Amino acid sequence: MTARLDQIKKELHSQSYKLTPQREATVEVLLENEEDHLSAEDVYLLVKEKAPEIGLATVYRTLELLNELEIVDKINFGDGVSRYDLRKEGANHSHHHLVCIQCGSVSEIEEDLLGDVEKKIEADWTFKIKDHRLTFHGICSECQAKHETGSPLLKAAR
Amino acid sequence: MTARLDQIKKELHSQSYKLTPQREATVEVLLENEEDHLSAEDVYLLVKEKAPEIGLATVYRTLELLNELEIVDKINFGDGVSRYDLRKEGANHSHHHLVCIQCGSVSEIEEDLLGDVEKKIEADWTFKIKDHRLTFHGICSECQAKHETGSPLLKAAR
DNA sequence: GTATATGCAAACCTTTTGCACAGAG
DNA sequence: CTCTGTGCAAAAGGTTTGCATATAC
Repeated sequence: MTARLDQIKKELHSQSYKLTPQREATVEVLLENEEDHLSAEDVYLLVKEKAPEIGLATVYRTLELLNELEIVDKINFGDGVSRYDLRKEGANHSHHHLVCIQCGSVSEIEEDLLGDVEKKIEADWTFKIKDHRLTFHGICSECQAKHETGSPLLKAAR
Repeated sequence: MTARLDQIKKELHSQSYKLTPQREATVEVLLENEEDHLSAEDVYLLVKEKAPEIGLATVYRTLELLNELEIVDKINFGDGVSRYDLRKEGANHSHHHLVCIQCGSVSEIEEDLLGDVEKKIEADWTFKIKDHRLTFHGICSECQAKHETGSPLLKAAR
């Protein structure tokens, strides 16, 4: 994890961005919560524990910057908040998600399932693919087991 | 198109929703702009031409209703607005999109490309898929031809 | 006639921005 | 020392909600 942190620091440096404590704390929070899908507010609250003086605006600016550098992906599960998802080391595209419409849990799929599909699209449409977003909505195995029938709730975090 | 309109009216009726002129005008607008990806505001302006007294809140409520009935899909291309996409007659899932990061154009892919992928996921994850969202971001054929280098702009409409 | 739907305006939330000050390089 | 980055508060969207009125059935 420290290796990844150093790598990100270098990336910032190499693009002439300053390495402020706020940026460092934000990246740390993202690394410590890699499995989650934090909103800006979520990140803000977590960063505040390390750097209490930080402002929400700075968090937004930092996340925006990391998104431009393709260190995080800004994703949206349709609940009105943007969420920020750290890219896997060396990955050149966003990974996929399974969103449970009963309990709101989100699982990540690392495996790239779209290789063939992308080839077909680039050929059929003369479209040069740079990235993709793939999300499946359905019932997770836990909820299937529980036979839950509660109203669909989309909390999406975690 | 009238056939589709009637079908939607029946669907509303069968669920005991009232058939108001506002709802009818909203559905008409969606049908007349099937190729586009209208925001609530877009729909509002177009519906106003048919029913000038309509309020924006009613448009939101109607789109929300149509989304629940799975007549439209609420989609989000990451530009901060929700867009509403009419489902194809009989389709049981959202179709796919190609978003150009240069000119902002959005093309639709009718073909279902995810059949095999979904089978694999349902098997590997015991996840019961109800719907999906798939969007590719890249350079459309026109922009490739134009060799455009302008700054990326994401208008997403149309 | 009655319960649902509408219009308007205010409220809400997330995200962005302006500006004076602070601090990394 | 300079220019980028930060914090704060205000502004700016987009979307939702409360309430009195209108209307589909």
